[in-house]
Amino acid sequence: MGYICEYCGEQRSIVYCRSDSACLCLSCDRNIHSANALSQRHSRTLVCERCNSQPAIFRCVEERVSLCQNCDWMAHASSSTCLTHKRQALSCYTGCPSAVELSTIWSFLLGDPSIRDLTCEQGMGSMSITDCQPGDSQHPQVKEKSQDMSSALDEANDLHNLVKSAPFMGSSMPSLDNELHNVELLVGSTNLTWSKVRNSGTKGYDDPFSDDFNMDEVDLSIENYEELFGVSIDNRDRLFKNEDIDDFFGTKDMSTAESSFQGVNAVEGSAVGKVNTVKSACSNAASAESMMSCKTEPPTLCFAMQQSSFSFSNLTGESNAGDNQDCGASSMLSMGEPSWRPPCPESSMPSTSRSDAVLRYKEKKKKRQFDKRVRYVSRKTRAEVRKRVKGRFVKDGDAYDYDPLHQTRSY
DNA sequence: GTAGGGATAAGGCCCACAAATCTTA
DNA sequence: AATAAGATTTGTGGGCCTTATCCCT
Repeated sequence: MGYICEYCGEQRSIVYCRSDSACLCLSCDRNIHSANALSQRHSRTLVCERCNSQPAIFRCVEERVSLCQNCDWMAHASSSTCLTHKRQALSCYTGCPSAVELSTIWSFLLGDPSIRDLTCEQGMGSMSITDCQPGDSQHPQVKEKSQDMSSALDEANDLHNLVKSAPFMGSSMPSLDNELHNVELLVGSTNLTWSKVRNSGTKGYDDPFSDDFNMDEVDLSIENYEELFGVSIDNRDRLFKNEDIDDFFGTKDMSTAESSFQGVNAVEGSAVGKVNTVKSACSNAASAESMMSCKTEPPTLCFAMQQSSFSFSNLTGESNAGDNQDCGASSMLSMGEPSWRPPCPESSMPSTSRSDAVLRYKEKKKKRQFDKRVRYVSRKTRAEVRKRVKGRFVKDGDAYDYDPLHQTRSY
């Protein structure tokens, strides 16, 4: 991948469109995404300045570069000096923002001449920072997006119910709370987090997901964390140390744990200086799910991961499970909207509720399609009509005498 | 409470070949 | 530097196999 816009092939690529999986210059971005209402919904962010092929998630203030998850990890986890670099979570946008609006969400681009040249005269300067401005949720684009996400969020809600029902939740909850004191979350120019929003008691807030999530009832403030879970500070000081992960996975093989937890970068990336202990979190929905379905008390950790994702990350998401940059759990975790419901007064749900939640969760898990993106339709078309024997392609010239009624296992 | 075995689910592999990409002249 | 030719790699879907998990006895 190069630095060049994949559309015009001339200008330097600036933004990454998740829906199109393309790096575009600002001019092409504007042209393409002002074409129609659907394209306007495409969520875009800056392109990683290291690999130039993935959507940037953070901006390193010290180095003045925008980095994707992988590059951020590689750049900052390797040395202790880099570890302290202040990183700023990058917002996504949709619509066709003007130069001023872009510079509003990405203030560091003010000096970029390519931004200054950007104008949007089609009357569609309807930028929406969908992930970090819940107050803007009345924006039609946000509402539309909320519908697209409802399924995934609903699933996340089920997950939450499962987690919530875990009887051990109250006692062994490893917390991020302490670490949160060290967190400096910079969300572009909109220094806003859900916890703050919740905590501020924004009554008039028209939450797009309220139907499913009863957000009005949710108080997700970090400050109320203890109150939420009835966990003492002492207990919560147990941040994820290696032993915790080992205990969790019943293994000392950190590679296993790490592979299952890839992606915490999204969390730690914004949590300055707390990277030492935890390398990663659920990298994708599947990981999260596997953890959830695990019988060895995974919800404890998962819950913490979710909490951290929601609280720290403002990644938006066009959910793209197949996209390794899209922090995976993204489809359910990093939508920007927390899925919590207020904790039950009792420490655990009734068993029926839990089993119901399990059932719903499994059903949705079955239905869910992991965004397998077909890159070449022509190949797909050909593969679909190609002759097969026991699922395998056969040579065009070969006799096609396969009789499915008399198939025998040849393995 | 534990072990064993059947049922079920999930993930990965395999195949051929056109298209895409890379290398060399 | 541009072009052509050849070589190599990639991607596609359905069925089967292996492994893991679930559930019952």
